[in-house]
Amino acid sequence: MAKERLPSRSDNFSEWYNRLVLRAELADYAPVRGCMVIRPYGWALWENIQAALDQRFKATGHMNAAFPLLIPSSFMEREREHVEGFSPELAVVTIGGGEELEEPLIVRPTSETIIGHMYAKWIKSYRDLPVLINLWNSVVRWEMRTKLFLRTTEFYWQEGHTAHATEEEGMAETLRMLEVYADFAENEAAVPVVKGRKSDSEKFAGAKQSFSIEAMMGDTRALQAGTSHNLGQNFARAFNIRYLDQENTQQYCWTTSWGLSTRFIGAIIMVHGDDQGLILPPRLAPYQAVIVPIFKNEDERRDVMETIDSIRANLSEIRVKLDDREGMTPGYKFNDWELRGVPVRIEIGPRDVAKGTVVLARRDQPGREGRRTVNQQGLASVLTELLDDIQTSIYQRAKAFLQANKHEPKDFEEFKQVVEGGWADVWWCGDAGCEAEIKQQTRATIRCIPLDEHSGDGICIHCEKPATERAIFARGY
RNA sequence: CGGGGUGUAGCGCAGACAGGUAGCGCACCGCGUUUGGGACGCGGGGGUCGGCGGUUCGAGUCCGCCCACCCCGACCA
Repeated sequence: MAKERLPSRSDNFSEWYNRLVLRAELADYAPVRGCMVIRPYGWALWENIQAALDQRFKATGHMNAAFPLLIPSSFMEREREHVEGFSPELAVVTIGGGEELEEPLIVRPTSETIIGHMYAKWIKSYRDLPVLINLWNSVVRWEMRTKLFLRTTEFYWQEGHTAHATEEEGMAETLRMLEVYADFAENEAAVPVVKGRKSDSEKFAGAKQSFSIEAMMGDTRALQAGTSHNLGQNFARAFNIRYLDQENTQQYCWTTSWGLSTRFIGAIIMVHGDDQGLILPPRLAPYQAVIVPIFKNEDERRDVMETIDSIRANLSEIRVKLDDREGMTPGYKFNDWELRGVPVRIEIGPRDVAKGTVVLARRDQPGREGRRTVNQQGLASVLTELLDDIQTSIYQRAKAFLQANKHEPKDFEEFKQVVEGGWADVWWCGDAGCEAEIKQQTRATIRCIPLDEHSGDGICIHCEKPATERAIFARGY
């Protein structure tokens, strides 16, 4: 078992991340370049993410469906920007059943095209609208450089695809789902985010407008944690998704798509983790509490286990793991579960059996101040409160970190300093050429143009031309 | 695709310069003692040395070619 310490975050953030993912048994490298295996502990986390999102999707009227992995390659060519954006990273199947295929098939990099094909078939009337479908699946993109969870050749996600009668409805859906993502991120994952619109150069290939939630990782780099696209009528025209309106005239639909992937697990790791390992938000943690029994002999073992049985009977509302592994010391288990980010540790030993107590240790507060002894009586409510408190605390901590590292530089010199170790919230002229120059000079890109920024005007941080919108620039993942 | 690095037991590495039939730590198995912050003793099991070819009586080691993976850049959820 892992005994060496992790590299520290300050020493080598990237290496800390890689080692942690492997050691915490979230994932492992697969035999194919850029691919990974998501192990049971990591998948359990994903399942909780899925549940939290799925419930929100259903509450906003969506239903799940399954679409095929393979798509005729000609579909990709129907939308100009889409084909340009995705062609370089497609995996293509050319042989099936030992025969060369008449038309090559692509392994879906995303499903807009096949969705478009099917929606064109299904939608005839304004009465058919809106269509609100979500897919839980995996997609393949032949990325040049991969990293566990953040960018792998194949990744799991959900992709929502909707069709609407009017532009307003399409826009409303786009923003509604952005809001769902933000709500999920902040309230379930305790990850504070900035909601905003993507610049034209950063938007999804084929979208009219893209929106994202952006999160700040522990090294201050930005991560796009979820996206929602207003596709306008681009795909509707490319795939002929039309309906007859009340006046009996043909209209093109307005469509949207939105996605959140297993990348979000990377965000949780990099936002909350510390040098001891993961710190998982209680609402998503596979195990919210782990019980570590302590005993010296068979008599003590029996008493401790009996006490644990009676305690667990009252904890059915909480996801509790009993670590009854033999042959390892409590100290080993303490470290092991800290590495794996379980929010609360419950220690139960002979002293606790005698006094009717347990020791609780919260993961987000290392050492003595996070540890206290409480009565076995009423443990469930104490634990529930504690988990809520941890959820709030780690959110507040991440929020404070984001605020402390988001700056408003006054000029471009200061801007260059800022984006070395933080985010820059600045006036931007809106010109793609200016944006490209900034990227080239600083490696910082526009993460988003925040939605809730104050209006007004100023001068562009780089070219100093008049500017009417503010943008967040940062180095991204 | 450019730059860097690494492939030897499940993991981390030594052995390579000076060729002679593979070793250390952790993990794993057994027994015993331990157990409130990463326990210890004794005994064990496990390796086509990334692949192919060459040199040689003999290659982990020397030569050639290839492959894979990781890290840093350009592309991206």
